[in-house]
Amino acid sequence: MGKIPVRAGPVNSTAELVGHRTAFANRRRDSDSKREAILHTAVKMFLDKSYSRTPLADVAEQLKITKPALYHYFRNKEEILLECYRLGLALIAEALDEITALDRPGLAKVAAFIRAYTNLITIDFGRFVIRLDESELSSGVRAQVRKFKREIDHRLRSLIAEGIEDGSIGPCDPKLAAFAIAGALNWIATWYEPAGPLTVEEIASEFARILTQGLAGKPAGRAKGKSA
Amino acid sequence: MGKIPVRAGPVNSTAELVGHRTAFANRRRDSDSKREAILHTAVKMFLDKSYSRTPLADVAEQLKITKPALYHYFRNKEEILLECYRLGLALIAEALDEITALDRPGLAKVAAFIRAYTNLITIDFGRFVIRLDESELSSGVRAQVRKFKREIDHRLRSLIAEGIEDGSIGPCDPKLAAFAIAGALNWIATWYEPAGPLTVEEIASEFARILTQGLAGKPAGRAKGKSA
Amino acid sequence: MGKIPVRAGPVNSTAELVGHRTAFANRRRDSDSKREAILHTAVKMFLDKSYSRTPLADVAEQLKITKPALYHYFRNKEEILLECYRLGLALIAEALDEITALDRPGLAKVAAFIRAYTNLITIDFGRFVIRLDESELSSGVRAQVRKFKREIDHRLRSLIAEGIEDGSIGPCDPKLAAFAIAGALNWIATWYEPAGPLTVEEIASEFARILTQGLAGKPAGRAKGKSA
Amino acid sequence: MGKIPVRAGPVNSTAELVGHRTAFANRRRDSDSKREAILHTAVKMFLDKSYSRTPLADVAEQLKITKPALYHYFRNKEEILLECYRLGLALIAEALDEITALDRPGLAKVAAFIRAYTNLITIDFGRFVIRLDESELSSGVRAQVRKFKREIDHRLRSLIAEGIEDGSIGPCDPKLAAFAIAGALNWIATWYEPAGPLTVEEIASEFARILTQGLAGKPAGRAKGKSA
DNA sequence: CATGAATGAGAGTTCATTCAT
DNA sequence: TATGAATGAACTCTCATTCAT
Repeated sequence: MGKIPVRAGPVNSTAELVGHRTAFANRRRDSDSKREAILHTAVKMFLDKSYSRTPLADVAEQLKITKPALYHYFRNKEEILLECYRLGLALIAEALDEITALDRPGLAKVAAFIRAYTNLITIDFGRFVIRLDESELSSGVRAQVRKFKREIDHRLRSLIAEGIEDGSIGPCDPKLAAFAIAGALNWIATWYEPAGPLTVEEIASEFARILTQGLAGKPAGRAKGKSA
Repeated sequence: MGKIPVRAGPVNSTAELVGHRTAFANRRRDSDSKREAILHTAVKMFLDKSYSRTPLADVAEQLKITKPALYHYFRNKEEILLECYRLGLALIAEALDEITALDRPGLAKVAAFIRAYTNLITIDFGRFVIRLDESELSSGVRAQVRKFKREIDHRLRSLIAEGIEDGSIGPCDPKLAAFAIAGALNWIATWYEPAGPLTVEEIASEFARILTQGLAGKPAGRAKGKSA
Repeated sequence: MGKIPVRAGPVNSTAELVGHRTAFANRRRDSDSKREAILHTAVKMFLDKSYSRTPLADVAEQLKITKPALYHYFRNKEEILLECYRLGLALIAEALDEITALDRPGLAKVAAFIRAYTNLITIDFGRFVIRLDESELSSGVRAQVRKFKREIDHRLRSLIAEGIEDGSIGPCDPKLAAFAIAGALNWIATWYEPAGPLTVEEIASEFARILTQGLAGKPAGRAKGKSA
Repeated sequence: MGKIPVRAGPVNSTAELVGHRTAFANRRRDSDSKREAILHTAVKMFLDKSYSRTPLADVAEQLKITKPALYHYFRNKEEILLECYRLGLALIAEALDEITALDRPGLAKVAAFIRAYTNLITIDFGRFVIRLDESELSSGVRAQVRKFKREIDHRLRSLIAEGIEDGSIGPCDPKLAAFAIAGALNWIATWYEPAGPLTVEEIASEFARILTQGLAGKPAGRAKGKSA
């Protein structure tokens, strides 16, 4: 218990995470696909009923396998959790990689990030990463998860810092700005409903606008207000 | 289980919630304070280890009472949860009430809300409301909690709509804007650490700025930049 | 626990039981009536939900008193049970006393008993005596209850033996005959519904006929007897 | 809770019950016999200490398994109860089937039923069916049990009605007659002791005689009595 | 007398996990 | 490789009973 040596040792960065995924692909296809099927089912159920309230028996039943069979693919319930987490994180990391590589001003990168990130919340694994509350984890895993999250966060901060440097973003605390953006985006995972009236695209656009330009009315209006 | 008739019938609005609190005060002090002590202890533990992972035995132990004694004050574990939730919600509702009453343009009200709300996350009950994930709840309570949350959300939307009308806020979808703001703020509950370098005030100020004015560096608008 | 010294020492016969009742009447009216109110409420609930499944809290609530108040009138939950039992038994004993005193042939007495007994099952206490299964009792009380029941049984047997002696009842094993009659009657408590189509009188008459004359159609015998 | 879908859907008639039993036999022997062992142990304990007062821990202990192991075979404590009930009921239904098929006058069939039924009370499951008081059941199961009982009852009534039609039974209310017989028989479960002086055969014979011919002395005797 | 509060001793049930086959 | 069975450890909740006030 407690310490869960996550497949081949601790993962220390999102880069490793992605690397992990390719190594993963070399496994026997059969076993591999079953593993993934388990994760897909599990993550859906975790999102619906929370990790703690989802018994492995239910996961097994839904997959039409037996409970101990799960233990062939995963050491623990927590390993399933962590693997879901990791898959979701890889998605986010990938998106960030692409954006970082763009040759555009910081603000545009941030806007691109907002769009990409918003898209991720439609995907179960992405949502899961965002919704998982640390308090649900045993202290062993908690540290790992926190590290993962911090990693993502720092990369967003870098984007913002870049923008401040190139002047596309006004002077601000990159840390707090990153938190604000991440928060607004993460919260989407809480209220978004696929069947709802808003498309992911619409949400992404509006959020990019609000977060980069703010709520405040047009300069004119503001100017007037100020002079008044 | 499922329906938990929460002290004196179901509460249908945040207004009622606040009213409830005063009725509360008329109770015998002794019993009252013990009830509150339970809630204070419980909410702390729920924040730390999550509701599901906090056995009532631990709560009782911390309070130095026996487990069944808890059942004198609450019907269920879930009623404890809901009561914590309600207390937290009352705080938020109160803040909103005050702000709504202000005689200021919508944007200023929103900024005030951001400040007030940010302050709430230092308080356990406030944090708890924000952090509680619906998936942890049984479907019976889930509906109630969702209603509470929606209530708060709609009031923030009204503030924004007000701002749009009076021109202090530029044209935008009040629903999405409210989500963006709520998200950014709620997320604070996730990363804020009392012992950390940032004071609540600092966070509040910077968030108010970012969310109302956006990230974009508008050198002109903000001064000469634009005309240049 | 276990041994329940039933008010003023063990009761050894139905005679004592009845005697007990009058002594009882000398008590302070107030206390007395409350005691009885408790028993009336309790017996109803025991009939409805069984003794084991009826918490004293429910009894208290229905009476609008507090739980510990019950302990002013009764030592135990089991004492309440036993007192209900005793009251019911007194009714039966009384009926038997009256019948025994009649100056009629045994068969007629048995028929009278059947009528009287049938009437008792409309009364909660009577029903309770009949329905109470020994297995619900702790071994301490079980012995007492068994003794009570045996007492009643033996008196019915005496009635039958009388009948055999005076020729009104054909030769049979009085013990088994008593069991058959008692069984048929007791079972009424199981299926009788006050709101049902059959009146207690109808049931009593038909039972008296069936049990004394049997089912067999004896056209000849009966016809002759009647015409004679 | 409440509704307990008992193995392969709800059973609606005693006929189905018997069918159920054969399907039952096709199961893997091992699991099957263990299931039965549990029921055998449980029913004995329920008879001895009543259902409510028999903790599953005691049942498990007697079987030398652990408490949760019981949950492999049964969903609930109540499912164990119901299964015991069902097994007992199947016995009764079987007996009734055989008797119904006989080519004899109604009175003879009733006598045969009395004999068969009396024999059933030596068997734990049979006794249990008879002794179980509805008040011990949760309302969910209560309805099912009541239906089962009614079924049996109606079949006995049919036998009596048959007898009335063919003249072997005198005119009477079949419903009440059935209740009288059932009651007398059921009561046996209450007082019968295997170690006692009476054999089941003796009881059966005497009951058949009393219930079909009544207590009343020979016609001659009666004639005399009346003329006197 | 009566009550609010507290408690000890379970009871039923759940569930992650292991093991023989 | 996969499964049925079993288990230990909890956990929530109940309830008869007592005690200070």
